[in-house]
Amino acid sequence: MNSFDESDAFEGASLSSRAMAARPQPYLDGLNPEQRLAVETMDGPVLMLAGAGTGKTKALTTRIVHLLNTGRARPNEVLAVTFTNKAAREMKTRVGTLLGQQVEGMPWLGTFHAICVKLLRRHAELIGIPGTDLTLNSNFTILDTDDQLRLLKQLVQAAGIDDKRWPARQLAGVIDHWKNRAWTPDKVPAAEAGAYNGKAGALYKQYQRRLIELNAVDFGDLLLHVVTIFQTHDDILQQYQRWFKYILVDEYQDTNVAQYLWLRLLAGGHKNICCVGDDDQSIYGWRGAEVGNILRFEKDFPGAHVVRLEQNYRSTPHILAAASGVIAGNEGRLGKELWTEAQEGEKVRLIGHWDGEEEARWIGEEIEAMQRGTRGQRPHGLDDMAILVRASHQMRAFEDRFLTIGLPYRVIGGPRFYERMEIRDAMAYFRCVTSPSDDLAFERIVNTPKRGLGDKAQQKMQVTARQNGVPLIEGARLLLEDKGLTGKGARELQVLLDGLARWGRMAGDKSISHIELAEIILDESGYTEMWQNDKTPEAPGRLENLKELVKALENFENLTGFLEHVSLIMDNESEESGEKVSIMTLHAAKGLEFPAVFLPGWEDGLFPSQRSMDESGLKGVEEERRLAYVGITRAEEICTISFAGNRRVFGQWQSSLPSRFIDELPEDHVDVLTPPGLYGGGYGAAGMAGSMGGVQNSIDARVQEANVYNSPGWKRMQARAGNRPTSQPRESTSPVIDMAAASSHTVGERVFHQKFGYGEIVGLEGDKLEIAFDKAGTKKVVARFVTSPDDVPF
DNA sequence: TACGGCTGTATTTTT
DNA sequence: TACAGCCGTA
Repeated sequence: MNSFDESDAFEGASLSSRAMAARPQPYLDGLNPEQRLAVETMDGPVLMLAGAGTGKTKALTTRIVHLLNTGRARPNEVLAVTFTNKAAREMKTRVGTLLGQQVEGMPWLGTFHAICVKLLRRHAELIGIPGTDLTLNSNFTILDTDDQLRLLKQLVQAAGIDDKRWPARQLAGVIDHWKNRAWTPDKVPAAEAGAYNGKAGALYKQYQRRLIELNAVDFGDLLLHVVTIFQTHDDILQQYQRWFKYILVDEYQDTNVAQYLWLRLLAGGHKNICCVGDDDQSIYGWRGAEVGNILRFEKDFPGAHVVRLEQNYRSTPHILAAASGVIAGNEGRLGKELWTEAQEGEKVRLIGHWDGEEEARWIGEEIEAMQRGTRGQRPHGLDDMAILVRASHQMRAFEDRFLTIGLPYRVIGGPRFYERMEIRDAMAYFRCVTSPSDDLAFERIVNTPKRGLGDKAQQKMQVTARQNGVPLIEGARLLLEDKGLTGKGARELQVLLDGLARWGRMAGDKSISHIELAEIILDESGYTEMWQNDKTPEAPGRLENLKELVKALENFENLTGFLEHVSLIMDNESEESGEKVSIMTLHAAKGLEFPAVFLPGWEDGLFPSQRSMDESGLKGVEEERRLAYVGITRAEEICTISFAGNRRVFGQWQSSLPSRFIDELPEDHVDVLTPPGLYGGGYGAAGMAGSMGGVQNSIDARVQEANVYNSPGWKRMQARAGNRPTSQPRESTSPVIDMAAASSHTVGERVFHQKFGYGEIVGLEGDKLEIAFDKAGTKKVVARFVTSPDDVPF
């Protein structure tokens, strides 16, 4: 498997280049000049800066078609990567449509992860543990987050660490982070290895070793391992460099370091790489995405052609102007100005409410009015409307309200089908059958349903397995043989092991379809029965999901194929019927569009989120601002922004100020609405100031600022627009943004310490600081070991 | 082993 | 407030 044989290594060359060369190019006709340029500039590096709604997918798919049609590459020589399966699917379909034929051979169009699995299966044995002969095997399993966490927990406990104080979750986060940066255990900088109780570095190493012993990889490994192979085996890298004649990357602003390295390595030869993205829509910094990748593109690839797609086909001019106004507050942008030929339409609507409930009530009424078309607009169906929130807990107010008024809604996001407990359990059974050495799967199901095999019994199996150097299932069998387990548990375990063995034989029996087999497994194991006997309200739904799971098997040849697919695809394709308003987070809304969009909860602390600002300072605010930009640009015709003066947070009433982003909305494109029930004038009018006391006056002042556009804050903003971010520090915002100016620290300042994490300064003593750390308690540390949260290198 | 009450904590999420 | 994860008890 180590040697590289082109004849069988690459599947699917279904279109010969010669046959394609003379074809006409009608697909170019529908493109605007910029899109056309992006399609026709085929050689060398190209950066396609595609603003929201500018037809980026069209340009990208047409480019692929053009490459094929002009004979530059065969379908299997084009590497096209996306982040989500949805995007990959869409590209595949659209390429097929444009080409007017089914493209059998685009085996290298897929997500980063899917493509890496393919690559890694070919070269798995090159990944090993130094100093041992342990290596990965090409039939490795891909662990889901649950398995990963279970494994880490074992390691943490084995290391004698108190996993209450130091949750395995946190360690998982650290490791994930390192993998995103393409750091193998030996590459983790010493300064970072001390995270998590000082043991993260050592635990990471153990974890990687354990994974290989289990012949398993986690999601991060898929990229990390392939990058490692490319870095250490130049011959292999070169072969792929030659094979992939053209590389295309979607959502480039979302790439992390590992993905970036992966791309650079693969494009290193011919540099025919086309990256598509929008720096203004980079909203995944918190999970490792580096906006810097797209900002640096021209440096990374000297001589790159940069094409800007700026003609927007989605929104009205007012909406675009509002979005531009907000995003102008960010520094270091590549710069784009969206324009449109669309009718002027309505201004962005801004409205403030007394509290979150009123906001939900008002939006509910608005939606009903829009449905009827009584608001002067054309009537809109519920499918045309969406509510986009910053954090999922905000959804509750809307769900409550919509339930009481009987307005149909759907929540997008949330737990995915394949992440549900019953689905994971069922799949763990399948895994045990198809690969009897899958310890983690066995651990998951050994006592599900309850078989009287608790911690104690499981411990014994683990020990037996370790002592004999065999997988857990085998260990369990040995334990029974040696009579190390007795009574009910022993009998039940025997039944389970016999079952697994029997099902394993059936899997090899051609007369039984894998669908029947799946049903047999779920029945005979008692798993279905477990839910049938369960009287909680969720049980029927879970049984329903299990049925759906079995149905999904129809699309696959066998269980193994299905499991491989599922480990990479976590889609939620439940197509509910009927017109419904969509409720989702801003993150989930990226890439979508709706005629009418509601953006509630624009309050400082909620949006921009306090946590984001605390942890990432100015960078955090900028990412939040991009989120605002994404939100506004989802709207085609009507965009309604709102905020509430009071909100229940964790059961307590809190009052807050309108979001700083509201200050940044350009006056000319905003229409400030008066909430019903608050007669006596709009914002800033005496009536309202009178009706709201105390804290409300300050809200009022801010509202007036947003409304009248002549306040000092507003003028300051105008002066700085396009220059510096407008956000002025507020008392409520604790991070000290500029460390240069803060050579001496102050009490109350948020800081970051390499070892102890984030904390707040509670005392000063010469060059020492007393800091109350979020996680590590109060400690005295030397001042030079702490940095401002936004200086933290990750 | 299994359940109920207690405590601590509380973005954003794909693969 | 709400929920998950832990501990103590039956």
